[in-house]
Amino acid sequence: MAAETLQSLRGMVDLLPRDTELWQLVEATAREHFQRAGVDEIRTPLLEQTQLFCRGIGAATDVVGKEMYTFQDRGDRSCTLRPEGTASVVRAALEHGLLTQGPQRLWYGGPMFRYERPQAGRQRQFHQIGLEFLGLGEPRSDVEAIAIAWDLLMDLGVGPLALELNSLGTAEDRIHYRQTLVAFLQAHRADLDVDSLDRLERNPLRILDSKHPATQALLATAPMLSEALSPASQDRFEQVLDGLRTLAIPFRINSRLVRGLDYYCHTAFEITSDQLGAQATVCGGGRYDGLVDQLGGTPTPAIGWALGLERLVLLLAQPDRLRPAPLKPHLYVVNRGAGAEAAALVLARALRRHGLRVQLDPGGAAFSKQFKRADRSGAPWAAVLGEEEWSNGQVLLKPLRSAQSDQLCALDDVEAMAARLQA
RNA sequence: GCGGGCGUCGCCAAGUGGUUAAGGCAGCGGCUUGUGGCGCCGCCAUUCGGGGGUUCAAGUCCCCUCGCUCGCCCCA
Repeated sequence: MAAETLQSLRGMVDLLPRDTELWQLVEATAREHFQRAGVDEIRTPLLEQTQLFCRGIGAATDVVGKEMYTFQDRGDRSCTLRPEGTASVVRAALEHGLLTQGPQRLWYGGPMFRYERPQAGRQRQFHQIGLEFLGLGEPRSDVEAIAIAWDLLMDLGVGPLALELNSLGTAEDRIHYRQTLVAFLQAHRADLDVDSLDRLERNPLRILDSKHPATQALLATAPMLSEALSPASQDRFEQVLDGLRTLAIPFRINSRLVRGLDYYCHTAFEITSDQLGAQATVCGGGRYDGLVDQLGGTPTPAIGWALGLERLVLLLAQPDRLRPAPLKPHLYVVNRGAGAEAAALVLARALRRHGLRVQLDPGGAAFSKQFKRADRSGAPWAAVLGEEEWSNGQVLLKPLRSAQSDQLCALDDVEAMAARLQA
């Protein structure tokens, strides 16, 4: 009687061998771009004190308010599976005094957890690769951060993509703007949708990127954030835009763009694709000069972004795109007979040590069966090691996809065999 | 969390209340136990995501549940 089969948890997805190829491509490309740009990797725990995210992301945000996987551990500590990477990176940098050693250019990658309703491009466990520049406050570091993301995405060939950006100004700018905006919206309460009414109390700036038509119409007449920015903030934003123009990175200003997390200031940006349906954001980020301070460090400017890997892979997997060819073995080892099978095991290991991809037939089966498998493996060569070869201390190399003739090699001359197979 | 759609073999997929659940791909075995690719033959869902119910009869109708999906929401 077979036991009942189990399923993975809702929103938790298995990546099978046919998927991991694309993931590895994305990861390798990202790693390469970070290395070129002098950005070092940091790895932090998946589990953190709940406090970190409440303080870092903002208690009023949806992420903290209703999307966290939080539980008490056996020591009765409140723990949370990280819903994003920035807070952890900043925590780690502070904990280990990294910021006393000058600016840090860091990247991270890995799973994040948010308890949301799953949808295409949105899962409960999802993966991000992110970049954080800590201690870099110049507008040109905004430009550089954005350029790294843009170039990485272009290199992957997931276009066409759109870069949108906005400036949220300084905390002071936003306090002033928030007052005028709330005053305006209060006067038009009747025209607001329910969600926006709710946000009016908790997080009024987020109303700006509401998709509700009536709310959008109302916002067209609302005071603009860009007009509320101080001259210094406006100038700073201009410098960022100039930098992007210098690098010929196309962008669009979106004055409604307000990032979801509390810690953003000045530059906020998003890179979106029109191929992804509702979850269109592939990369999002911005400046967060207040966060280090908020997490107990000395005030330190910072900017960062995160890429959603599932969404990226979704774009790469579009049917019209080329998939990377699956990696095939160089050699398939056909083997039969007790002595030969033992020798085949030794041979496979020796050739692997020379860097060859070698697939060893499980053995025992008829030669015809083994050749069938050799053919299907896609290997260009088969090595035949049966009783006869074994007793002569030889192995037969047989080309499977070319007209070359078979060649007998000495079993102990791995060097020569490897050279022949790599030719 | 709210609303709509969907759920038949590892993958694609027929089937719209009535005897035994098509077919294709993949897989496995054989023709061919020292030689593959092609071909031919055979095997591969007592069961239609799961559980109840209606009916003489249900993959087909109803309810619940799980999952996926689209939109809202959120965001990477």
